Amino acid sequence: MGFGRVAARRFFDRPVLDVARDLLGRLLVHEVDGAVVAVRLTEVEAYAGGHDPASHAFRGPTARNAVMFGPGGHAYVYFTYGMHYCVNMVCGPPGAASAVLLRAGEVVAGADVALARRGRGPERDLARGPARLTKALGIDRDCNGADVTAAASPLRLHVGTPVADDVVRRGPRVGVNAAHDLPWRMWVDGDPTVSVYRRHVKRTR
DNA sequence: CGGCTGATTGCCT
DNA sequence: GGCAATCAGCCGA
Repeated sequence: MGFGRVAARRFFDRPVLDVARDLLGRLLVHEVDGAVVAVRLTEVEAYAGGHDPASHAFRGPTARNAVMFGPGGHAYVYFTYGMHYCVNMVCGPPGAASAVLLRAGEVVAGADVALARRGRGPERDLARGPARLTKALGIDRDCNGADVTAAASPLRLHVGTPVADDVVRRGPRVGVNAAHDLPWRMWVDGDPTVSVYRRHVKRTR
């Protein structure tokens, strides 16, 4: 309501790199307890399931990554670093276990709610980074497995406005150790809500 | 901006 | 037991 139609199932039933590129400019909407926040996606990363050493699905199905092995168009939410949630869109045919990490976006509705959840500004940073994005949208474990193609789902992907080819930039994935040479991060060139690149850092103790 | 560190918990080897 | 698809705070250039 107010955000146009939701994406079709077949949108996600394609190669993960195609889906990743086409997710830019789309709207992720989360509606809970009457509060609505919408984010226009400006940065994503592709993870190619069983063939990708950086993917959570690389070593086969587990309790955590089970959703990745299911049909496309569902949200895969995981908890990391003891405090953060990140959200992916599962894509490809069932079993492919490929997914697109939603890294950043522009809050286009519900900025007041997003700001209250995040507890700090500025507005351009509300969803600038994968954990900030889930925080702003109020996404947590309850959203794992949500069907984002269902108009009645609290978490949905709306068609929005796709971006032109000449503004799509690509580079290595952020904070990833394995396969750091693959340019599978994609973002909208020049958009201030795109996160800053960080190399993977090995931690001591 | 680049670089480093602490925080904090679930998951997998 | 090791470490993670991160973030915030701080420092230096």
